[in-house]
Amino acid sequence: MTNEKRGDGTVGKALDVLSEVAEIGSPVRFSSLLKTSKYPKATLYRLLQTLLNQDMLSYNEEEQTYKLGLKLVRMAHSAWLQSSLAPVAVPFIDDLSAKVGETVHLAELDNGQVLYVDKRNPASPIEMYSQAGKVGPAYCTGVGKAMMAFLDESELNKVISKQAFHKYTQHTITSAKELKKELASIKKEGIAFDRQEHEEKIICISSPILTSNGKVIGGLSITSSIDIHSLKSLEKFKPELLETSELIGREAGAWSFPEKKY
Amino acid sequence: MTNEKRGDGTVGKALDVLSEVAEIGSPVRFSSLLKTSKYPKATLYRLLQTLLNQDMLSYNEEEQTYKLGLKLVRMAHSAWLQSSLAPVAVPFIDDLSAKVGETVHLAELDNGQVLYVDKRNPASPIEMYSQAGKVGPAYCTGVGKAMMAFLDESELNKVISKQAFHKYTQHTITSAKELKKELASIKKEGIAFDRQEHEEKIICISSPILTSNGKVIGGLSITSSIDIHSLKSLEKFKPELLETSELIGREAGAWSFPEKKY
DNA sequence: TCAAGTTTTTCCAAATAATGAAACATAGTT
DNA sequence: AACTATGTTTCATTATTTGGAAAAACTTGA
Repeated sequence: MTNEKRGDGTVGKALDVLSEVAEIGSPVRFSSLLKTSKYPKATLYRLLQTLLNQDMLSYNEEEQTYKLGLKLVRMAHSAWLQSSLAPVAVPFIDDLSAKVGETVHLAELDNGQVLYVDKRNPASPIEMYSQAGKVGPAYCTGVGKAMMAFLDESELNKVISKQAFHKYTQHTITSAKELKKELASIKKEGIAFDRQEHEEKIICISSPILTSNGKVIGGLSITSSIDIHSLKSLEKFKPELLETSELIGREAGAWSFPEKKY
Repeated sequence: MTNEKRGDGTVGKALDVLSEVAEIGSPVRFSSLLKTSKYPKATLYRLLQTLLNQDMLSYNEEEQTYKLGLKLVRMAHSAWLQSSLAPVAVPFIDDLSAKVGETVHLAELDNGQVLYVDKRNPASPIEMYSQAGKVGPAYCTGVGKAMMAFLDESELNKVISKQAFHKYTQHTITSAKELKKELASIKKEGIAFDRQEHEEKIICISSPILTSNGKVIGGLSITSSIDIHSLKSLEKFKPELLETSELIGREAGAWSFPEKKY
């Protein structure tokens, strides 16, 4: 599971260790890391010290545990601001979520996965496990399918090859063949549905965000629960959803950073 | 301005370059980076390639520009989840913002600065430049002053020495002496106010989040605008603010990760 | 308190990777 | 075609990283 990118020298190794800490998900001790790490004791030790020194990790003296550092949170904020999609989309998804009164997600396709880059909750949020920075599967989420449907052949194949096709619910699509059929129909309709494919009771309507020349740069969705909405009633939001995607796409495509200081 | 941490070998240099890209804030070309970088051409080039290869940076072929990569956004999400404060606080700040109908911020003190780790907007948000991951000054924000007021002497001095005392508005405190006086009164009252010290028209009431043994682990604030609230009317939220801080502090202090797999 | 067990930290000669000046490549201009 | 500004590669030299082993530092239990 751990990053196996060839080479990249010491930097690669350090980031590798960082990923290991991230994957474990909770504070870890040195000895625990050592067990799963491919690096020998002294090497691992030094890499951890370096990362600590750089604030990429933080260390709890009492428990002798390492966890990811706040530097990452700072940097991610910068990364988010540098994105050509997320910052531009803010006012549009504010509007959309206010207008429809449901949760709105903005996502990008990253390494075959859906990466949520923003989320807007209306007054009465439904409980859901998602947040900016969270990744999710592409083959069984609305935004994932919406984005895939508008990729060109070769990109699509790359992305499909990365799908796990794990059966999250009884509605989950579990084969590339089924998925391709679904994608074809999504492309025709212009929107995708999530029919409780990822989480029980959670449904959504979603559309891709395209630049003027048709390149997929993101996905937008309106999410709800079957306790509140049916697919039919969600579909009523289609015009607003498409209009917002259109506006974001146009803005993000046109947008270039103020005063390029090349 | 650039990170000058001694040593840390290649890893330090690579993270240094990453920070440079972050600080510039918009996509940068190689030649532009080279001008400000302390590394020679070939070295800088290789560091960039490594970071690119590791998805810490992304590259725009057309414009030949580098920017921060989505890997950072993913990692920050993991970092956030590993924090002992932010994830624990979620339900409490949900409640608080719903109850008071104003914007709520959750922050930590990081390297003498305020780092916002969560934010909750009520139905009618006021326009404000803040977000999770954003950093702000400590000496002129409510959360900053609330946290500083409860530090012990030696920690406080370290933090104060890092303050810039830039005069953002006519109400900004601009000396350590003034600040210390303010902090003493904050400690007595248990809450801090932001009297438009950082942004014109923006005011807030804030309290520290303490563990059971009195250690500062964060700050919580209710923010509004003078168009809606006076300091007096914000102060009415004091009981709710203090109660929420108390609850978060207790929970975060007690909390340890489920099933430690040391 | 002491000794055995466990975990973390340091050492150092050998192995490896990083360095950077300069040469090369590519695209854009006059 | 020559010139210019950027970006990329080379290669002998130099500096860093490596990892086994040993030393500290903690923990535990009698």
